Amino acid sequence: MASIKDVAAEAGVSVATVSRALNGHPSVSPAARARVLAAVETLGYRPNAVARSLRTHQTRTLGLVISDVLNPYFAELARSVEEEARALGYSVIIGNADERPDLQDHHVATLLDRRIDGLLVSPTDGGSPGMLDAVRAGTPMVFVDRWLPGVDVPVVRSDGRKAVRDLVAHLHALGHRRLAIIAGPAATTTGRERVDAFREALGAYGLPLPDAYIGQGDFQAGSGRRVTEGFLALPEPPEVVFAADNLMALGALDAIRARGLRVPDDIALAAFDDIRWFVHTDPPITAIAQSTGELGRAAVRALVDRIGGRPGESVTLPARLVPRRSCGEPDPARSPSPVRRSTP
Amino acid sequence: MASIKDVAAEAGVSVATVSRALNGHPSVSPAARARVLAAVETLGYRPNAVARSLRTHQTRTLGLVISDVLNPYFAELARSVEEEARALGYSVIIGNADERPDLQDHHVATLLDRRIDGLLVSPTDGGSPGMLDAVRAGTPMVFVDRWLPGVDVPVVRSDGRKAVRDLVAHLHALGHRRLAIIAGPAATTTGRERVDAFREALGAYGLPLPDAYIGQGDFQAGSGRRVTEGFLALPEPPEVVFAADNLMALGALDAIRARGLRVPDDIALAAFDDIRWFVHTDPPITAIAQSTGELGRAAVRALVDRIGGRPGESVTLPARLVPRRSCGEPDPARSPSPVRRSTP
DNA sequence: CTGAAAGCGCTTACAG
DNA sequence: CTGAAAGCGCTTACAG
Repeated sequence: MASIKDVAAEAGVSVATVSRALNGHPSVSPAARARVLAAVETLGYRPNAVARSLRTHQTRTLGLVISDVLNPYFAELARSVEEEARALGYSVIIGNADERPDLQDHHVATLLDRRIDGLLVSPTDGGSPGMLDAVRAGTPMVFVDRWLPGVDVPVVRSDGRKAVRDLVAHLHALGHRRLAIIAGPAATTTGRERVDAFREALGAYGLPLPDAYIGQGDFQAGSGRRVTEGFLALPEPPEVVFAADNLMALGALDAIRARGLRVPDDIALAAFDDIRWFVHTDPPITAIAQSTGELGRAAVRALVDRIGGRPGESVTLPARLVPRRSCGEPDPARSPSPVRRSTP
Repeated sequence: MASIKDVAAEAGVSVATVSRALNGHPSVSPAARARVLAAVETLGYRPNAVARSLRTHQTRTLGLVISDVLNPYFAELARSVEEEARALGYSVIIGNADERPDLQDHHVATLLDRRIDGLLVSPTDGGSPGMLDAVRAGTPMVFVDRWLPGVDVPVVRSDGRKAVRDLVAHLHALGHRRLAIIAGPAATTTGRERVDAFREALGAYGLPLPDAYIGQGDFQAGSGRRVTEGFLALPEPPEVVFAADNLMALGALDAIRARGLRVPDDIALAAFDDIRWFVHTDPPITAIAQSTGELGRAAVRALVDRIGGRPGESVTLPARLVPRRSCGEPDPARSPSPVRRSTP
């Protein structure tokens, strides 16, 4: 592979001039520039980004540590992050933490070793040691979706509080009174907040959220299944199950189906995070949608600001309720009949 | 950030000894090794991978260029690739080509500039110029899922021929005779092969595949919708639509629903690629499943072989039919009634 | 077993 | 406008 030396020889100039010509430095004569460009062309020269990075102390690479690319929510987040990063001249390396602090640390360490310019993370837990070290070391960082309270890093996330209130209002209007939630890990902010918001919203209607109606999940389908089985085995099962993410909703659907029950007739289901398949599930699933793409883009912008020495803006975007048929409401597209209530 | 020099000073040895100690070189005295390790510990030293890469000419990084991470099939592929790569000591940088040759070239170029050790690609089209250059330049490469005929690169992929025959047998047994396909781009091998396999399987039953029943899609949902609308507007619409990937099946479902029709009563639907949501769609969708995880792992192994100077094994894995209710078969889990035929 | 030195491929003051 | 030279942080023959 041709190096800058080869180009210099071919063009009859020094490597310094080649470097300047290629980097748009003003003080290069048109003649020299032309010769360099011609040499680059004939040799098919591509600058070695590794060497450049070593010299300039920047890699133009961002790290993104998320918990699960198989989760459509994170896949969409990753995609928008990559798009915005590319638009700003950065590449991104994605690390899949799989909700495991040790894996999260592995990725953070690897990314830091590779000297990425900045780190976007959706922390898996209360903050793995390596991640906290990275913050302390002054690595430009921003939290996206999930964050660590008390850590001085900009956070870009959704606030689902209002949407959860809307959801509970919707459920209450449909006559539901016994509402349960499949929560995410308590160590994650999204795990805690969604339960808190749900409890608070229920409180406004004088409804309790008993411990038996709070199932501990891990944002994966398997836990949604197990928790839902537990709910269904209760002497007084809930009328509604609210899954704190889309994968746990999938697991809940599995469990409900395995029991031979039907949604929403036997039990209603709602989910945090909307995905396109929810339109076509049986029945279509009521969900709380985030502006995922905008979240990813805002996070990249904040991170690039930090890298450039600017403050980096924290952003909170509202989520919104998308009511469908899984809680008992009729599908307006199919049957213009009045709202069916599961309680008379 | 501490460098190897700092460690050497702290340990009272030369940088050469630090390097040897850290890289497990045999000829380092236990005493020196201990002092180095202690210094590393107190300084929190982490070797600079950029500098190491420049020196050793290897980055221990693999590039993966796929067309769409939002497609659950590719998300799963990406995940298994990352897992196997990590197990072998590599990181992976993913490039999303979005089915655009220009973006594919952008990613290939960026990856090459970063001097990745090898490239895994699922080519978007007949081979963008940059990709062909990379092959010519001798970059270790393997094709996964899609490949370029006539290019001497190992390919790791599924063979869906048998599964497509099984699908057609299934459809034929259910009484369907007018079968249509939403094809992927003709420039991709998977785009072509699935149509060929389908046509061939139909031929075995003496069934034609008229041009009107071949819709040109691009593996994205929107095209599945448009093609299906076209099918439904035909004087004699097909009885079955077979989508060559899961996203086009989603689009087909949208179009069918928008028309107020029902699956499978009004029209049957099947898809290439199985995803977990297909179990819960209305109705559950008959699909052809690939061994995606095994594909990703085999691809990484082949690539690492190439990087190591070994040949790199091409692998072809069989796909399999997963019959569900979307083509008219009753759901055995729900109703043990006899097969309902759409044609008497 | 150890260290001094060269060199990987760039960029960038510095001097002219 | 241009080139010689230093240096980024490592690894690795080479000599001892």
